[in-house]
Amino acid sequence: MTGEARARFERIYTLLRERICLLDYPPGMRLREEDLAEEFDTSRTPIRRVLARLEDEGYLRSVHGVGTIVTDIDIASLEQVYRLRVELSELIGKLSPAEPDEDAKRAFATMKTRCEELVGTPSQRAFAQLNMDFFHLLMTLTENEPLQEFSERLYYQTTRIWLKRAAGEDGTEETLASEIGFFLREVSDIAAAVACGALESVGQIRRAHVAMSFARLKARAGEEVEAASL
Amino acid sequence: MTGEARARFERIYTLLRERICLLDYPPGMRLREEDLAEEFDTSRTPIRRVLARLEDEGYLRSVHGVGTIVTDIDIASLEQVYRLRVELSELIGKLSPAEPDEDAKRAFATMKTRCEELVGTPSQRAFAQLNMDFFHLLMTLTENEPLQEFSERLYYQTTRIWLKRAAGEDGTEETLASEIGFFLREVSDIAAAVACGALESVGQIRRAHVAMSFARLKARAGEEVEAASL
DNA sequence: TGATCTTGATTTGTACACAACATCTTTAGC
DNA sequence: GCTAAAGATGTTGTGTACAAATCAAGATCA
Repeated sequence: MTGEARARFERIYTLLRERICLLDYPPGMRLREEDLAEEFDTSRTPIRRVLARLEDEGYLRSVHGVGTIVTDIDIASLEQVYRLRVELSELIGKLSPAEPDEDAKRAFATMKTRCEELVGTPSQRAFAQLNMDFFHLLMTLTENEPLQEFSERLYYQTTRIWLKRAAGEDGTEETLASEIGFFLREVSDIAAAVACGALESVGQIRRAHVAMSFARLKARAGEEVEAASL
Repeated sequence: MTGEARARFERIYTLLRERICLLDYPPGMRLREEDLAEEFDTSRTPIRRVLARLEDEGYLRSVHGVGTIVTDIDIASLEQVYRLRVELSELIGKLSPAEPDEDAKRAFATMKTRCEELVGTPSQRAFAQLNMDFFHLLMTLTENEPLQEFSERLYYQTTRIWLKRAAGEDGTEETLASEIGFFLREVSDIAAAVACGALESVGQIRRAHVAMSFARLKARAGEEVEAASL
């Protein structure tokens, strides 16, 4: 696969992954190859190439005669993913850190501004988008490509579930506002560390926040279980 | 993909990856979809599904109108892969370590025996196979599936190149014997650590040996450059 | 002779028809 | 009325013909 075909593949792949991770395609949803083929004005063949990759990466599950279903993950396997994500987070500052230039520093400052605005007008979708943009900005701080690739996998796998629960149906507004608050602190701390070029600190701050974010998730899950057993 | 189709996919995928990593398919070699289809008694379609995954994982590169080529990797990108591999190696003992039972301990002892036998009758292929088997045995020491998956990716990507250079055309016998010696020490140390249930130590020993193995690789590469510039 | 174009062979990429499989609906039998 | 078998419908998996692209060899012309 090369040239034009590759470009189209990347385009569709990125878009579908984003839809899955922003929960436009919620867990359990059934996708139809033919519908996607029509949407992207092609045949099933290139679509299947994309779906195959999304299946290999664990976002989808194709079942013969039934359909292609968006996966969910239980809290147990999520914990494994999170543990590894915590460890990899710290490596951003240790493996081939890329000294940020003035543009990069400005980008982090902009992130902080966007985040402050979000506190005033909370929105689940805007939060999800900002969170994702911030992740990609963070990834520019390392030049280690395998680390980037694996971090991306872990990020997308955890985030979609985290979004579902952190800003899901139950404690919606309260929880969302609280999580945006935590996120603002993370962005502020990291922007400050970037501003003075302390990349190792960036990794440690990120690690701490990823770990805390999972701890809050587990705590809320525990509350729900308690509530359900009453 | 499910059931019988899945099983065949896994079979072909595993086999082709092994061929690539044991250098039966050396870097630069061109594979033909139709030949593979014939070998596995099927059509191009299921073969393409396998090749697509191998391409996504970086082992192959399909070029329209040319063929499907086994990739090589330069020492620069290999260094990035190795750095990350060093870090992940240590995590075996830290993330969901699986307390080894008696069978597992015996398996490590057997590895040591196989390794000692190999010292007497050195063979590049037997060494490669043993190295691979040992890796898979190590992976049983953690229950963290994402860690297993990523470690596997990094292992296969580095090992095939390492094999090529560590026991390649130039310093063949001498280098091979030397590397087998180092490997015996690693297996002995790790078997001892496993025997007393010190999984954290297993991770640290493994980390050290992976790092040293790459250091030797770089040193040899440096010598070659020197020799070539004379 | 040398450079450029043309043609043919080879190989991956795409489209589509059909097979295999799963699920829901209908109907036959009692 | 209920159960189970048969059929209809819908979806992914496979096979195959053809399109698009690359490369090499040979022809053509300066």
